[in-house]
Amino acid sequence: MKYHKIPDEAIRRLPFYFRGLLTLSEQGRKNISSRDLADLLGFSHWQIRKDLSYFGSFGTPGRGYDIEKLIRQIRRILKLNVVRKAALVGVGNLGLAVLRYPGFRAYGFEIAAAFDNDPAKIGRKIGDITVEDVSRFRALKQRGIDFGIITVPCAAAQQTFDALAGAGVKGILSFSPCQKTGSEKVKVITIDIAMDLVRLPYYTPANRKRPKSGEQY
Amino acid sequence: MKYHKIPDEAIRRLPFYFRGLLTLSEQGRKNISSRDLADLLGFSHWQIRKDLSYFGSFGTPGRGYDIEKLIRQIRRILKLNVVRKAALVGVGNLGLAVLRYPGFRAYGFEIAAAFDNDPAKIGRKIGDITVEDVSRFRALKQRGIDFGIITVPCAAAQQTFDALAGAGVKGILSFSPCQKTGSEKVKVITIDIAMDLVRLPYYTPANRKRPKSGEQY
DNA sequence: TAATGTGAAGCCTTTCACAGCA
DNA sequence: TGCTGTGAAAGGCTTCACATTA
Repeated sequence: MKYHKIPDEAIRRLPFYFRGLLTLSEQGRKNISSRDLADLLGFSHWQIRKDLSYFGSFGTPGRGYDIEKLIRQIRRILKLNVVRKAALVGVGNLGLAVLRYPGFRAYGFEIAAAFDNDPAKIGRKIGDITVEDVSRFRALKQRGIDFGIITVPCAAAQQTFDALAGAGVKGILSFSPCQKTGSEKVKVITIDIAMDLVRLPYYTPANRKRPKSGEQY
Repeated sequence: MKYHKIPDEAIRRLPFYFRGLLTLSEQGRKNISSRDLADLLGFSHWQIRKDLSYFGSFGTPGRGYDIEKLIRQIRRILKLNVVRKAALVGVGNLGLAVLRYPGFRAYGFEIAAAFDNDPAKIGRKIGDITVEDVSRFRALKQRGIDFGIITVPCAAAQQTFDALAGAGVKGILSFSPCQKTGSEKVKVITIDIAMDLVRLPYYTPANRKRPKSGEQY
């Protein structure tokens, strides 16, 4: 393995491999070839091998990959070998949905705290965790929380971002498209549901019916 | 403008330009240069010009872009000049969050129907729309609904996908990571919240403490 | 034989530099 | 002069082909 700049795209795919391998492991399967894994997940086999090769040689020629071993390796690569804690800010519909989303734990992630600024919500229990006032942000570091999830309305997004960054989190997953300025030190991944939906029509074929003249398109 | 294959990445950026322009328009601004728009949105000015150039020449040298005109052009390119209707399937936490998410409408999108298979949910009103039984899928076409949004649990994802595709939708936004096999005719965009969160730790700097020799990484 | 790991080719996207227009 | 539109260069990612290894 020579030096390579590792493509972000490869990092984006690793969690998919990881999840597939976890499922196989649960089914009691011991090993798998890159081709079989690729077919299972909808990737190409050389893509999987190339992605893994950026980090080392984990397989056995002629036999494929040992599933448990590969799981451990990917967990290490993604730095998920320690339980990672995140704080969620904004316990609205979206926040609730994220809090109740299963499957963070399987990847070694724990949403360990939830914050809101609405007195009506503070103190409410959701599963294991109790909604806290945003003023308690400062203690995040001491509580071992390194990641933030922003699910507040647009207007509060920048403010929340600044507060989280100020509290020293290392990464933020934001569902708010409104925050603009970031910090160099904090990795931010943004998801905007509306933006994703909005580019669907572009990919749809033109109407099959004869387009009337005058019809926009 | 010569022939170019249009990068998917350009399509992914257009909604961002679009939203920025809408905001500027609301503020009463009439025109803007690619550089100013770029600074505002965090892109590079040549990126914006290049992306637009795939579709035509919309600006005026020396003066920049007429905001209203550019909004109309992008709306046309993204095929948003007609109100696009979508049906949401799965009225759980996430489904509710999406239904209540504001800002689809600004982009010319309308979530026009919601479906669930839970009798307890069917008939419930959320905003303007009433939750329907999934057996009513067949009528989607007649109701002018061309897009689907999947917010069902993993186990039901493939089934829901097949049903939507069978009902003739042209595109699907899926929040379920579990569906595997797609259809050639339907464009699918998938979002997996957990996967996005899970790759954050990778980007965090290594612990500040000196790495002991022998420590991986 | 069966499957990995990887250099190199090919393709796609971004960035650059500048001709040309208002 | 200021800014657009775009060919060309540079860069990054994917795909391929195959040497290599168990």
